Amino acid sequence: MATMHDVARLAQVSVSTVSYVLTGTRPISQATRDKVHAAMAELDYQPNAMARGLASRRSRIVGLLMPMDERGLGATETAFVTGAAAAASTAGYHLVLAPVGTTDLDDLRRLASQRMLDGAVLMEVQVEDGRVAVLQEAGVPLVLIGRTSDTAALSYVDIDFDQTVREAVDHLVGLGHTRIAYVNHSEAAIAAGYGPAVRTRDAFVARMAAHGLEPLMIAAEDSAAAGREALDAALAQAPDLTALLAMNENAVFGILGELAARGRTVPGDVSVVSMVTSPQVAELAHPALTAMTSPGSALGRIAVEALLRQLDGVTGDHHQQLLPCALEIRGSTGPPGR
Amino acid sequence: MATMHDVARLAQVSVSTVSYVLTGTRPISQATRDKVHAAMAELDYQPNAMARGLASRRSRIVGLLMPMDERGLGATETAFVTGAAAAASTAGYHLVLAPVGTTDLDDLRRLASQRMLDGAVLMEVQVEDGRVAVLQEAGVPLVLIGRTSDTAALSYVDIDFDQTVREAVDHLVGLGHTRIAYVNHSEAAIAAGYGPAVRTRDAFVARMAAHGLEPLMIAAEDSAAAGREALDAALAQAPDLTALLAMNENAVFGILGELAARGRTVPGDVSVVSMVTSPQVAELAHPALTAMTSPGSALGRIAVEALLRQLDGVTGDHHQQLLPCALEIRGSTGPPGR
DNA sequence: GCGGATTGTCGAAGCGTTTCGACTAACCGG
DNA sequence: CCGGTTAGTCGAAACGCTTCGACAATCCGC
Repeated sequence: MATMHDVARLAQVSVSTVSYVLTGTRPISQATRDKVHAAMAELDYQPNAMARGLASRRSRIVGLLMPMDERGLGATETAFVTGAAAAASTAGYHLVLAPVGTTDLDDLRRLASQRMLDGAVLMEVQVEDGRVAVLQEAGVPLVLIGRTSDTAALSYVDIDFDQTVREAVDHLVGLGHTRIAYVNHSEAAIAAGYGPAVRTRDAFVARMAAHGLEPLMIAAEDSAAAGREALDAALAQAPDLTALLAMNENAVFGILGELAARGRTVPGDVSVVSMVTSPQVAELAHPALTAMTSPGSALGRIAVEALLRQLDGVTGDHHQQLLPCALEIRGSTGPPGR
Repeated sequence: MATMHDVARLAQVSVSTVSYVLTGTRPISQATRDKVHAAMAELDYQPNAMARGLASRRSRIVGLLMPMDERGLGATETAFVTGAAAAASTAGYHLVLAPVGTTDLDDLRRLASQRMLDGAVLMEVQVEDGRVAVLQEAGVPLVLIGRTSDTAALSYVDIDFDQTVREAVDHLVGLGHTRIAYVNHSEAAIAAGYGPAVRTRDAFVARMAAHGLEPLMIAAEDSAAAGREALDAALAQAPDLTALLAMNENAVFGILGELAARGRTVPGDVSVVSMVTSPQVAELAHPALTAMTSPGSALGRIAVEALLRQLDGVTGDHHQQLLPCALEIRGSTGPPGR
């Protein structure tokens, strides 16, 4: 491996000059720059990332922090990851995937103090999330995907759940539905303060009230089986139900299966809207699901871009942005039955 | 941030002694070790990852290389990623996600020469994969998830497609099916030499021949719509079809939808086996899919563990391992109809 | 009780960059 | 033509660790 010394020697300049050519920190004459570039090309020179990181105190690595406690990632979360990875890579940064749960705060403290991360993106943020304080204390710039309750001094990108729920409810109400149930994430998720679960609950209650309708919410684990149970529960509480909103990608399929098993057609008897869903997943169902399409990889990309701007930024202010999900009408919604 | 100097001063030993306490490279008396540990605790000392990496020429970072050209990751690939991340994290390594396609070999060369990666795990390996040579030339140890045609000097973990296809075919034949079609990945994937597509094709042809049956393979893009078309094509070529094997997670759902639309029941009229599928996804379908369950996160974990062993290993030899998918019988297969 | 191994510690030399201060030469406005 | 910028370059000092060679002290078999 060639080092900067080798390049400097071959180009007959000093090491610092080579460094300036590379970083552009100081002006260098065109002639010198050409000599240096020629030498670098000849030696097939690549700067050593560790040395650079040590001297400049910038690793050009950002972390993507996500809890791994749960049952793997859904399609939406996977899209965050790929979006973030692509954005980092484009900007010449590296993305390390750090599986650090909301409870392993000591692990996180260790990671943050190693000075390996220039910054971090937090996924699966909870309304009260201890990771935020840990990173701030360690002086690691951060951007959230999601948000905590107090966002005053934070950068975040999140889905606009208010707007998303509003559009979904309005779509159903517009079709003429009045008995609408919402199948949310699990009780555990809600209790833990998982943002999407808490915010959609509140938004649902609010929007139904605005229409003068009674809100019915059912919590369900992330599985098809739980979806079936959720449907049972919903029908028990509201036998005259004609529409369902579901946050829970996996549960939706259980709901559809159970509806079919009970001889209820979709959308003839019951309309279904899937919230925060990727088009691919929506297409898997039969009929294809009317869904609020999540801005998946865009969220990941925007989060990383905001972080990088913050890193080499004069900017004192914070990036705070909400993205709505787009309503895509497919085959699972229609006017209420007969 | 406290440095090793601070620790050494406080503990009244030399810097090198602190280093030896940390790395265990040389014996240190219990008394000294205690002093040093006390000092580290008091100062809240964390070693600087960059400095350590520079001095030791080991970054403790491994790369997970995956092409991003395609339509995001499926559930199976996501499981590789999470398995790998967990394994790396457990071993005190970091995992960087590098979206480097099979065609950006120059990007890869650059990445590999930066000395940031101690080793790499390659995902989505093609039968002829240029990335392997690039990494080998750069002297970066690597482990494949998948394998190339010539595996002589390589470490890899892969799914045992032969065995998986055999079990799936035998399951259907055992139920009494004789007209069986295989819905593979796309023509493009096959042409590009994508391992799973190529190997299952060959295995299917071979196993059908062993049973004295005629193999019928249809290629389909990874989408529900393509699955519908694939079913059309299959029925056109073999109207008396009673069973389908599908490699293509997304296409399976299209196939099920189209079967329902044509009034054919599953498994009454047609049995369906989904290959290399996660249980969660299999449960989404109605009826739940009989599937060959992919060893998802285990593959990622094993790959990383093999890589790390290779890194601090005397071992000259290579880790080569095939994992079969387990047949899990659910509701989508049964004896051929009436 | 002797030679050789082992244990425990230290100082110093890297590792390959960035960055700071200093210096020269050219340039510019008055 | 003089003082003050600016452009262009250099040498050396970090950056925070690992590792090598050296050395003293202790141990062990015989």
